[in-house]
Amino acid sequence: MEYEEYITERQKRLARYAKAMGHPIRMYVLELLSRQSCCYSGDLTEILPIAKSTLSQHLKELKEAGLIQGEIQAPRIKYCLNWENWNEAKELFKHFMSD
Amino acid sequence: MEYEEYITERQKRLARYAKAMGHPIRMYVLELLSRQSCCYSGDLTEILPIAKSTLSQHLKELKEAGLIQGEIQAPRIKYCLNWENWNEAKELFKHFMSD
DNA sequence: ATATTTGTTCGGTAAATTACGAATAAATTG
DNA sequence: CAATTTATTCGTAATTTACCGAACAAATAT
Repeated sequence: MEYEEYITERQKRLARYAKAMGHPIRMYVLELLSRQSCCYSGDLTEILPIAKSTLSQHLKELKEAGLIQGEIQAPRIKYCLNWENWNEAKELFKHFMSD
Repeated sequence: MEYEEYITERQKRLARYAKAMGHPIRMYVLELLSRQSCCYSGDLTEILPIAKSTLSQHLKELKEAGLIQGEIQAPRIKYCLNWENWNEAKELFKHFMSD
């Protein structure tokens, strides 16, 4: 799965971010965080009709893609956007879709 | 997999488009098409180090997501962006990421 | 010290994705 | 009509994703 010479780093990063956004639940979470700056996963399990373990997996995906981050505020975890990467993603998408 | 009441139609559409963009090969194709308006899959198989059947599958995904369309120009097929949906996607992403 | 709260990780299953080569389809060229 | 060109579809295998409930970990509250 190495297209090193054909596909740019930009394209790979865009694909990575897009993949992370490619699920309704994850879009929901991202949109929430972009509006209200942070939330606890408990807030989400109360709203969304999925098992908490499933939500945890989705949050993990978003974390691994770099789009969100969790700050421990025991016994809970406060989730926020990772602004650095979020802004990079914004920039990449903006540029990509502005042609 | 029905989150009807929690997740907006916008979010679902965004997720659908994002999912289609979530692979380096597909990003490459989209970027190419957004630059040069159209191409033949033969052009792509010459460049990209993947089997033509694999490419065909990726093109099918993009088609099913509504992002591209193919016009038969026998014996080849000319691929272009589906501008209507492409513009919708642009609009959705722009709005989503502008918060 | 024990119970409670909050979330992650584990184990498992079903479905989707990615990839390839071979077979097929459809039109054109010789 | 046969051979060639072009791209899709089929058959198959490996990997990843999505989902759940149960078990676990970590801190707080009783």
